[in-house]
Amino acid sequence: MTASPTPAASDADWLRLDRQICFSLHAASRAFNGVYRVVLKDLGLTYPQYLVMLVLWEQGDLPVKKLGEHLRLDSGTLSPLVKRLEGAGLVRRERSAEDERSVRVRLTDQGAALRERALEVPRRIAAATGFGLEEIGELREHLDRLTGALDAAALHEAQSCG
Amino acid sequence: MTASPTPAASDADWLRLDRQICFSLHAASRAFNGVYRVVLKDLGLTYPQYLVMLVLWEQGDLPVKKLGEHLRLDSGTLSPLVKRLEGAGLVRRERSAEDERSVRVRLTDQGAALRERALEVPRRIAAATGFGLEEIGELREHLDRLTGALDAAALHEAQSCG
DNA sequence: GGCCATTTAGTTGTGCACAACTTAATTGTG
DNA sequence: CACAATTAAGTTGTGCACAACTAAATGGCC
Repeated sequence: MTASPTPAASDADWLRLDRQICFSLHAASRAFNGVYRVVLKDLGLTYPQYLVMLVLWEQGDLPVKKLGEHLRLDSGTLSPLVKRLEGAGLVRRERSAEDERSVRVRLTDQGAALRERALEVPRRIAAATGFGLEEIGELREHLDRLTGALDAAALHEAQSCG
Repeated sequence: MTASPTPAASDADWLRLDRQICFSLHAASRAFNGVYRVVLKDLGLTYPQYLVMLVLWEQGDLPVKKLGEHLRLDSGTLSPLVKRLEGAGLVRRERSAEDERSVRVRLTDQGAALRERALEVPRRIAAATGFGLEEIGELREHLDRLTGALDAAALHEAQSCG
């Protein structure tokens, strides 16, 4: 209302808007992280560790590589993270017999059992935010489009600005 | 389309949905970060450093405390970050004369001059994503509502689950 | 004035993200 | 078979986020 988006915005306007959108996404990500941090403390998991466990609960045991593809994380992030999960007794790492390069991440009984306690997490989050299924779906779609556009942009930047 | 959100979703459905929204926001944040990383490399700034500079360009020099309020970051994050900006010659830190506890972050000439080169950043980002002003504003509003809800939830969690 | 709670920065320790690199296993090719 | 290229995981180094803490300055209160 107060700030009408004129078609011909100045550079300064763009910079201000940039601050806003940058900040919004950054803040949203950290706020999200913060709420999960509280809820996940009971489970002894960090937010990224929870993401890994979600994938394992859904997909069964996977090599680190596949885990990374699901989460778009590389071994530099996953190796120590999975090692911490192993330290907590939630997963075990096993060298694949067929391909000795590959390490399969397998849920322990304890790790599999943790899923039961995790089932309440989404409801606690949803309840906390007051967002419904529709709104969550809508936001997700919005974010996925953004990510898709940004990924394509990243590729383009990498190619054109070598 | 394929996955119709039934009104009475099971715990497992919620967990799956949770994975999706968690992942979407996490991925969007990192994708955003990645595109900025490329664009900001020319300026010698990281993404959080860019956020600090945006605030300083917009607000003028500020004490660390105020900077933290604008960005929702505490001294644990800002102190070393600002020190790195000082190392790069973009800002200077000055103890306030009136209140010796306070440290004022002031742009150097070099830091102020960097704004000129930063003016092209938002356009490069916007062009890369293909998002228009409206869509950016819409997403921003969506994210801000989410952050607001999450912040309120964090407070509530902190109080109720002490 | 003396004392205590508050406020502002900064420090320390843990964990994540990512670039750049190393190591070891595998694959492809002559 | 030998050897180069590729692939998977791990390591190292830098920077950010945040909790918990310390140190110093300030303000309020008796």
